[in-house]
Amino acid sequence: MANKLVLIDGNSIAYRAFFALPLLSNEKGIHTNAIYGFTMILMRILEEEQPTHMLVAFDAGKTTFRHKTYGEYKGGRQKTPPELSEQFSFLRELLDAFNIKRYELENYEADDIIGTLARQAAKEDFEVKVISGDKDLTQLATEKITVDITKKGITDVDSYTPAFIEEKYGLNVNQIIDMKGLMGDSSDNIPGVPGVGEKTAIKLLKEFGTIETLLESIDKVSGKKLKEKLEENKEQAIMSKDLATIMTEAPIEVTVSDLLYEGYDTKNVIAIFKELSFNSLLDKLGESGEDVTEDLEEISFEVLEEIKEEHFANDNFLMVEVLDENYHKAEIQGIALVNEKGNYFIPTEAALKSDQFAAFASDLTKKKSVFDAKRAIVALKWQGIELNGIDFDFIIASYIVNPSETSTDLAEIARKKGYFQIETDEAVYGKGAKRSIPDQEIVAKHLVRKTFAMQEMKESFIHELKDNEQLKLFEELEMPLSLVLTEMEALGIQVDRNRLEDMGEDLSNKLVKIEEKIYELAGETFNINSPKQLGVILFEKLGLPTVKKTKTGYSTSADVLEKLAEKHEIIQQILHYRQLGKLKSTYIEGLLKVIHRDTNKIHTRFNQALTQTGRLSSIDPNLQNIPIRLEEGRKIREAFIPSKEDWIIFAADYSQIELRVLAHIANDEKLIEAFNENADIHTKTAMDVFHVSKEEVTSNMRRQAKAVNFGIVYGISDYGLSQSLGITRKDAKTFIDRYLESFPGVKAYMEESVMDAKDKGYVTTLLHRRRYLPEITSSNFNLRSFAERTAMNTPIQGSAADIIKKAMIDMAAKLEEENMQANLLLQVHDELVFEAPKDEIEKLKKIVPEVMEQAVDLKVPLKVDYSYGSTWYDAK
DNA sequence: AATAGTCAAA
DNA sequence: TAGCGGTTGACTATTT
Repeated sequence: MANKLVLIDGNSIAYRAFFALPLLSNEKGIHTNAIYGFTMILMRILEEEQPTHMLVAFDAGKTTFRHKTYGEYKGGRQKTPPELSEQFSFLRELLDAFNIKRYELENYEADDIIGTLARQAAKEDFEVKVISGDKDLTQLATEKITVDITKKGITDVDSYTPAFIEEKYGLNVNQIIDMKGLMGDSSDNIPGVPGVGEKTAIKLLKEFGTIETLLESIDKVSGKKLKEKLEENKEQAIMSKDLATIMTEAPIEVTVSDLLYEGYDTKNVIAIFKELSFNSLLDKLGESGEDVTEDLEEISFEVLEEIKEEHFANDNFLMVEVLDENYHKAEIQGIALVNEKGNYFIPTEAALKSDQFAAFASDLTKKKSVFDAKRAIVALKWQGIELNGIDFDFIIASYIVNPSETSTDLAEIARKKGYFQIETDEAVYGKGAKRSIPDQEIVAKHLVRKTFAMQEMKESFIHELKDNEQLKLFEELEMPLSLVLTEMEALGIQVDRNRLEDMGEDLSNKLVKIEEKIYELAGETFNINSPKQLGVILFEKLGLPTVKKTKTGYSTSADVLEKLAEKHEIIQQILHYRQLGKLKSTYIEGLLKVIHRDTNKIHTRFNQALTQTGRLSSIDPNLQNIPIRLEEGRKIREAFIPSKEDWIIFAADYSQIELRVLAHIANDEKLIEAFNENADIHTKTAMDVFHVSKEEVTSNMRRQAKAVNFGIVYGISDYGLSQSLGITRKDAKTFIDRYLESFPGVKAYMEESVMDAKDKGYVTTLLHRRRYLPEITSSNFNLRSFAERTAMNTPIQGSAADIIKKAMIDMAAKLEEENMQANLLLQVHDELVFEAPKDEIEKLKKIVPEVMEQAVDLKVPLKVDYSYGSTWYDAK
């Protein structure tokens, strides 16, 4: 079969695709329309042309040899839109995935590369196809070379052959450059001869052949004006022709034979399609993308029954496999180690009894990269092995680069990075009831694969962190924090089991009484906890008016019931029943269930890679939502006690940290002033919004101002504010507008933040945390509005999260430095909870506020309040 | 096993 | 013109 070379003008096709398609974007907010269009064209060509050789040529740099001839060449061109520029790096990745060669050459344009290669290939008897959106390329057409120029859309092309050109213009191919020289080209800023367009150019060339012969016999040109113009612009015409002429002898370093195209690797293509969210193209590949792991390459490894120093290196990739979601006191399935010495699987028993392994694990100078550092450290800690020297956690790196990546499976993260030699844990171990531990050999293979994948991905993550200016955030904030959190989780918090049980007993008695009362009022017994049954009783049997409906029936939520409280005695009882029921099931029984048998401690886990704002979350149990607002619930905190006698619980919280952060990043004079004066911020807000003096602020004004401030912190809408204040949406909107008029700096910040998100696709916090907001350009009002509020809110909440994280690290260091016994136990978003011996109280009173307030330096002071007592309840 | 409704916290 | 209207985790009931 004859050789066939396809040459694509990369920049030109990308431009065409970009302008032909609406702005699409993937979940990271990277625009993808140009890449998408390019891919469609690419796939069509591969199918229709079946090329044996292929190349995509790109323009390199800003200037070319043509600029020497004519400084204004391509002058006045609109800057490439940033939405397009950002797509080029992905385009290159895409071509690599397709195994298609790409090439660019300093000083030359894509045209010249294509021209040179096209001529070479034609000489070697190739059939050549050129694809571009730029008609200049048509000058290359010969019997061997066909030039496809895209028409309006992206799928339609005109195929320029010598015959087609003859028919279209009545000129031969060689005259294309003469035509261009006469006409000029506004897009390349080639001047040509003023007043000469396509029609005149063709007419002249038909008569005279070339520009040169035309200029020699200008006398014969008919038309006085035209003659004058030609006379005046002789040199310009020659130069224009020169500029338009494609260089077919560019000093390229590739030869036609280098361009061999042997098809693409579906796996790689699927990977990049997934990264770009090209779901329809994935379908086209005939792959749902699910079963791409069928034929994994074997990775050789050694099973180490005996571990020796020769197996350890200075840089290691380590996987401590713990299948139990809750890694406290959980079983370890095995350990994999990958480093320059080799790939190893270490059976758990072998590792646990090995002094050598323990020495390696605890050695700070033996650096380890892991997936889920807290899991590895805590699991080993429960087995008596100290794990130190972890300086890279992929779960955190992935989260920092993009917090919307919340996958806890290494395979999923690897696949997003285009690495496929790995299976998901679910595929290997099964899920739910079907979860089982396969033979050690299978576990070993899987672990080594996962560990090997880490090694393959590390560079790429570091590169990405650097590009995002997030390396510091990763190395100096999140990685050290994970170690602080590990200590907190492993230490746990002491709980007074008897206190909880007594409270539970008390609640049970109360609940029985309320239950009886409810049944009496309802005239029958039913399950009060069933919204469905309760709905029937309230809205059908008792005929109360329905306020709100849910998907499945009547809403019985607290805000609905509160509106009905006047109408029937039963409502109060139900609300009270709910309140106590919540305490009993979630807090009494829930907490009792997770108390560690032997120590009476609770070990929560902090999820460090989940929230979109950078906050932590707490699970199993959630210790960040222990009741406080209502006294009955607050009592639960009496059960949280110090772990030693004569110790106390010490709690410190930031006062108004989010609003202080707002004052700082918005640089709002009035807000800054309020905080510098240490004013009551809600009262101050009320004064400014209602234009009254401090004395004139009523409690209602302050309440409303507080609600607005709350809204700012949590990014609620006018609807949200109207709900919390019980006013109309319109009034709420007016209220917000007045707030923004009162704080012009805040208003400007809000607007800039949204603009910024639209412009860059993401927002950032004080310490460079990112959140991508692709939906900010959505035409869907809801999605867009949410993204806009998020753009305003995330830098505030996220920066506050950054600050307390920094404070935690500083605090841990300070306690160590001061040789104190106090322990950090919990973080509750703006609050740190410690336990400490009584005789450290005075010192804590000094250093805790000091460290927390100095965590970062803002334009306003940070303020920390603290308290302590014999239980968490008493630390108020 | 998954989903819906509810409610606790910052 | 509405649209839908902060997050996270855990519980119970209910459906699949």
